[in-house]
Amino acid sequence: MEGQVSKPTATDAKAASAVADSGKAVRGSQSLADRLFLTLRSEIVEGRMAAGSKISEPELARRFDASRGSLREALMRLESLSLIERRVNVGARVVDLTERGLLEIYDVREALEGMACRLAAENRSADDLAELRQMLERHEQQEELQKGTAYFQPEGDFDFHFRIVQASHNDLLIDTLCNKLYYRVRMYRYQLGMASPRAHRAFREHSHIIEAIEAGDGELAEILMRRHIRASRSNIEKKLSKPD
Amino acid sequence: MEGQVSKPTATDAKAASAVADSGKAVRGSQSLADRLFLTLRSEIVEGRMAAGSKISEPELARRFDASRGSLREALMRLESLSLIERRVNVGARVVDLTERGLLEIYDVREALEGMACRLAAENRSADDLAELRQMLERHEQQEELQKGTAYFQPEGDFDFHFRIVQASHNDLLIDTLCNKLYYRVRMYRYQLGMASPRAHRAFREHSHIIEAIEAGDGELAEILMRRHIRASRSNIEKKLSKPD
DNA sequence: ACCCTATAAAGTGTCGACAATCTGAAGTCG
DNA sequence: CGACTTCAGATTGTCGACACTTTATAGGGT
Repeated sequence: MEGQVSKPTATDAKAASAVADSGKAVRGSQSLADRLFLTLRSEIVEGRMAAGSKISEPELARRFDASRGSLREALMRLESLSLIERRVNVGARVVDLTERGLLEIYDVREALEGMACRLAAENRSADDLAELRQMLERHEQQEELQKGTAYFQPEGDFDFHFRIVQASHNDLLIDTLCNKLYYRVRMYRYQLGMASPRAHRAFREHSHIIEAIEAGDGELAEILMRRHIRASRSNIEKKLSKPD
Repeated sequence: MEGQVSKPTATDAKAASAVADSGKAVRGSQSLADRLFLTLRSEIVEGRMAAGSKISEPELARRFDASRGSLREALMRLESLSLIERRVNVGARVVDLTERGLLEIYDVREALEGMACRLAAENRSADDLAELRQMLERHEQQEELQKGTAYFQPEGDFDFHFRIVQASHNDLLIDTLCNKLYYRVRMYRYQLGMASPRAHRAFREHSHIIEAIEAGDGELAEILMRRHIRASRSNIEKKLSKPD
């Protein structure tokens, strides 16, 4: 689970109360700045805050009915995720989406997820294997249902990569990918609409990777994952060169 | 402007003025929170703030003669570097140094710096090659001078890895390693005193890696870098198992 | 007409104070 | 004697106001 409770907000007023409420009534365990952070993160990732647009602290503070202080705390966390950029005495902007930035992410993912795969294979636990196998079967069913339809919205692909990384049991790796990099990946997917059209092929690749992990073959698992990601990268690259 | 010179606290007056001054006189381009961040980062990395110790916001604020707000901003940046940990309504602590944490870093570095090497070899520019070669020669001289003396304090090793990463020209990779991960690496080195004793051998490995990059052989460059880092990891692992 | 200067508006950085929460010690009850 | 409750102290989270910087606009000189 990913604890993303926020639903699409219709109006700004709703957004405000949604942020305010969820702390006092439901759970008092997170701070207001936390909730602002989560809300803004969704808004940026899903493109409701346009990439490259300027961010006005006073305006946002009013909109969410919070003080500028709390808002600033949220903004700084967004900055540490590289979802916004801040310049002293000038202000914050939502990051731009560039072709180069996207390709850079793929290179980093290739390195990190390749390593995650290796570690997952070397340190695999019974629980991990069970979960991975179970997930794969779920995806297979789903794929049979809607043949060719983009491997049921990139969610399936995300699920796969997410769980592999978890299985690495390397907290630094998990944090770097799942809590940081993946949000930018999502941002690109949402806004450039990169619904991986490699549906069937991606599923087969996923399947082979999990087999390698089950076999405890870290080297093979890493190679397969790196190929998988590089194939995805090439696919994107091709798509970007010719506009539709 | 920044009128906090008025009241120098007797104790820790040096630390306070050090932070306050560097903005007014030298360069007014960074905010107070920025300077607090830089100062605290050094204190933590170099161990003047003990690993695992609790951080009191009011106390630190007094010590640096700043408001709690500015201090909190600095703390949050430290948190995003994983140099401190914060829990809501409880406070912040300097992170603990654990054997596991150190080994996890090595796995991530192996993945990322391996990729950096590959990219450096594939996208190498004349400037990069010149700088790398120049650095190597500088290190060679230095090594001749003080034979066996730990490859002139790990700084040389750091220099090497730093420049390789720069040569990758992948901004995400550069940021992840140079602006984030390396500070924790430094923290471990300072405090666990991991002055790489692989002096001579490390230099030869560095040399071979640069040759591969010069030759444009990305695959080899990556393999050599990964071996280099893994060797360092094994060395640490050995050292940790038997205390001295 | 153009460019430079000066002023006004808006925005960011910083601060001190108040409210909500946690920590720890004293006290009470079983 | 130990465990639970209560209360005080201290710490964190949040807020609104002020000081300084940047940006936009209007004015004057060449």
